Amino acid sequence: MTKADGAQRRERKSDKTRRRILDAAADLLNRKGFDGTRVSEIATLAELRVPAVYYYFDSREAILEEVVNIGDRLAHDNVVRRLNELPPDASALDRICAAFAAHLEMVLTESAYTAAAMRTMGQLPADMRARQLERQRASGRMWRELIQAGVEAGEVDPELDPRAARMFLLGAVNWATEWWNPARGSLEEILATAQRLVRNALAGPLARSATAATPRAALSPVFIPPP
Amino acid sequence: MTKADGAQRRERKSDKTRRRILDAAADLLNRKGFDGTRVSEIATLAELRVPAVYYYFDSREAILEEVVNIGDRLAHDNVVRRLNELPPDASALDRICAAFAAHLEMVLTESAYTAAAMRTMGQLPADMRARQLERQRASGRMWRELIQAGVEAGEVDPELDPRAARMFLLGAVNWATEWWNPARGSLEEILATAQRLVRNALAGPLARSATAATPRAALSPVFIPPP
DNA sequence: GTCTATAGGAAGATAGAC
DNA sequence: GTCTATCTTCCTATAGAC
Repeated sequence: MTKADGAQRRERKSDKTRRRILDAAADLLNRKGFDGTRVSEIATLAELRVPAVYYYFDSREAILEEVVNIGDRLAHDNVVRRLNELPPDASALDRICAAFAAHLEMVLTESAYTAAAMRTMGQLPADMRARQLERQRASGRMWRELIQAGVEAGEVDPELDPRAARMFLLGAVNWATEWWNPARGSLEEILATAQRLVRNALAGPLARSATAATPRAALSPVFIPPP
Repeated sequence: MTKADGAQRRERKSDKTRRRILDAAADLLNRKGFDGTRVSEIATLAELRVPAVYYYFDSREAILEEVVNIGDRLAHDNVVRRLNELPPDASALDRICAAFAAHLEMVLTESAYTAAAMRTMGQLPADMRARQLERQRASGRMWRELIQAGVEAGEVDPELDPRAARMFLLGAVNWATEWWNPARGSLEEILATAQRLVRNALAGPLARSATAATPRAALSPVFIPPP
């Protein structure tokens, strides 16, 4: 076992506690919003008293900012990873659909952190919001370029405003936490619907051939978590 | 001037103050969320002291519930009104697009109340949320029937799950307050993009003829407020 | 109808024992 | 590392004068 392995695999008890606090905060951010998330509730959920929380974090805002930060990064990294998994001959539209599906998946099941980051965006205090926008620069560029590639390839309806279309579709997936219920349909189903909807929305009347609207098997929406 | 006119036109001073309080609360709900909206801030925005607010409302929650209630009703009524304005030969897809555009318009400009109602949905306390769901029943049915009519008319991609598609698209328009900036594009532009996107998304590969994806002039996205 | 003053409680944060 | 006890601030809501 390498030293790096030891440091990463076996989380110290201290790291575990810290993580429980962040998990609790992410959960509460989703249910109560930014201002509704209380340190006392975080402590209760993490099975601690309030002062123990302040041993790990300087302030309430520091906890919440770290949650948002992690959530944004998880979403970005997952989208990048899924894009890299695509076969080299994937079309521009294939890449766009895979990106939205990867983002949606993170929001819905893999990460309460990502859902929290998306849902509290508009509620952050000014300074936190500014830092978040700064961090999100790379993601913003990535999404812009994905859509732009589709336009240049002639696969995206040229009558659509690219920015508005991108934001509408991101909104559609970010909002999904409000209504998605795993009991009413599997993750695979919802991801398939999302991909179909995104493909239709962006291709528009260009999607004349039957194959253009049907993703290939290689673009499976199923998420395979890393070991 | 009819007596009804007199009652509606000339709002009593008392009604005006009450309205200022609700306006302030709607604005704050959008910016701060449910838990972040303070009575003291409502009072300041309404140019009052806190006790004056409690002269008009029994509690903080009573103010916020009325805002949400009004917001939901405004959205519903506006969608119904716009549907009634459509020419009788409008297609099922025309009706769906007009409905989403009417909802988006309310969310973006005509009503801070509607935006507040949509954005705070997930943050309401259990009892308020239950009452809101009860009130939203009629709206839910209306949206379901709109999409269903499209499916039955063969104008909606049959491979889409109707419920998921409806919720994704409502999410897309509800989320628009997070990013839409009037300085970057007019209301007419954003409504046109939304209609195009909704039409594409739902029609999918069925939208093979050029006309199918181009709304007619009769379906102007411009909102004309009542006198 | 609107105000000043204030009760009563809950929240964020810290001191200091263990 | 985690706790009990406590400080300070801010919030909702009310009492009562004008």
